Amino acid sequence: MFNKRIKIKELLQTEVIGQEVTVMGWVRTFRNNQFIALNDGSTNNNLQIVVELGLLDDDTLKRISTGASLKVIGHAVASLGKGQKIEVKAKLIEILGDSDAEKYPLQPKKHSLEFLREIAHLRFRTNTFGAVFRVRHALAFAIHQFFNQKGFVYLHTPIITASDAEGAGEMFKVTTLPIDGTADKNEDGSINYKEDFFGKSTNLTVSGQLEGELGAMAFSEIYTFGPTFRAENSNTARHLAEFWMIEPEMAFCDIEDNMNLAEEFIKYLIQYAMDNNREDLEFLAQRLAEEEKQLPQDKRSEWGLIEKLEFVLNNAFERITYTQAITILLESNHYKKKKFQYDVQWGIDLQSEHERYLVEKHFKKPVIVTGYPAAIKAFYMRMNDDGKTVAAMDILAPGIGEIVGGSQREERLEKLEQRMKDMHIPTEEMSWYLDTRRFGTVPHAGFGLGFERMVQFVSGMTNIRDVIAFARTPKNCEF
RNA sequence: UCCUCAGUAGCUCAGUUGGUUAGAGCAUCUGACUGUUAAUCAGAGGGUCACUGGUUCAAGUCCAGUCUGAGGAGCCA
Repeated sequence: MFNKRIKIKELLQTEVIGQEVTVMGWVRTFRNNQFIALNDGSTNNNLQIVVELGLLDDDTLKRISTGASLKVIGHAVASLGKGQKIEVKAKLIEILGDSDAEKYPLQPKKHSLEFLREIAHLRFRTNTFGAVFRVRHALAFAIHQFFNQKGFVYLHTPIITASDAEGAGEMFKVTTLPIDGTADKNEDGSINYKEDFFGKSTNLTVSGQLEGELGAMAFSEIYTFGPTFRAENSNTARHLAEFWMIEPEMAFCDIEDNMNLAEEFIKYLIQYAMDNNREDLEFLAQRLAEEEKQLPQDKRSEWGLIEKLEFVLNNAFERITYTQAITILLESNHYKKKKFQYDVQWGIDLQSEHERYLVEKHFKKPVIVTGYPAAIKAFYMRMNDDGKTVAAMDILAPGIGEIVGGSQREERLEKLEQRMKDMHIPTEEMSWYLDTRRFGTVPHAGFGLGFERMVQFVSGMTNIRDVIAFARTPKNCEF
């Protein structure tokens, strides 16, 4: 009867002293042939199991090694030791699964994140990854709760798409055709996709936005939350080939409403984690502080993780236009001393160094930048009255960079068609998209939030590969 | 994809100007110890020096290429 067990989190929280309990979990350490630190993943805190002399024979004692799984029946008692309030005095210990200590890669010692990445199938059993993935779960749950409370419809947009017009990046091809060069070809030498599974060229989605807009034109407000794929050869601590994205899309909504929602959303997620994952966040804060001790003074952050999150919760995001951002950069001492690697002038796409200066040096808080030049933004963004800028907005977060990208969409058919023509996007194939503007078009807006970047921001993990269970990055697809 | 740095025991690292049998801490194993907190103490085992080729009497050490990882850049979320 496995369902009679009590989870360690519950046992440590509730007053069950004196009661007989059944617990199950994995051995973290076994000290003095007497004290087992048992963890079942419900909390970072271990339960201390006390094994009295003579309870087990020598053979069984030897099998209680790091990583082994146990079933323990015993009485919950107040602990005589200092590290914990409650412990379990074992009456029966059953070894559910042995773990050869010589071969088990997780040792009771500190491991580097790089090493743990290589054994990602076991790293959930560490304190750090236990905390990270409980926080990730909480954020995912909070996302649905936030939108559900607001009456948004959760729309599942397709993973496989034939649309190649998003322009959001390189795509992974989806095909059942042979890849050894024997696939049927057209007269011009190109591959004949009429013979392919879908009868046309298909890819993994790079964004659910265009389909999301279709939903918003009926439900008023929808959101998507699903995997997204980019075949970019990006080798950085903040890019993945497979990542999860949240994309709300709202009808009857302008850029101002869009910004308000995004800010409220981010704060809601942070607050949810603060309320529900306090212990995990405190552990992660401590871990981060220890890691930063190794860094030179100027690379350390001014605040701890908890203080950073509290500050974001308690302060309005700074809102500036692109034009104002350029002015701030041009007037900065940093610019005058020629410390920027890339030159600053109106019309450029802001470089990482520029974004970091604005967020980390100038404002020292999340910044929303709006009104980017039309030339550097996507075709669907709404043209402003000046004819030069579009109603785009990016939210830049300290330490992460761009965490949200969004815009008010161009709802005026003629302007949208003109823009597509200018940017050489075929309007015939996108007819389904343009139908939303033909039949009852309304002002609407939306944004995309990279889920892993949000988890990074809340957990303080510096490498995005450490906030997704099994990272897919260039030259890496294990597990 | 570009720039920089790195790859030595299970893990984290040291290894001098190229020169005898490649070291340490932790982990593991053996023993001791019954109120320990990543326990402690004593002892033991453990190496394709990333791979391929080259220079040399001699390569962990020098050179070239390849692979992998990290940091930064670009692209973006």
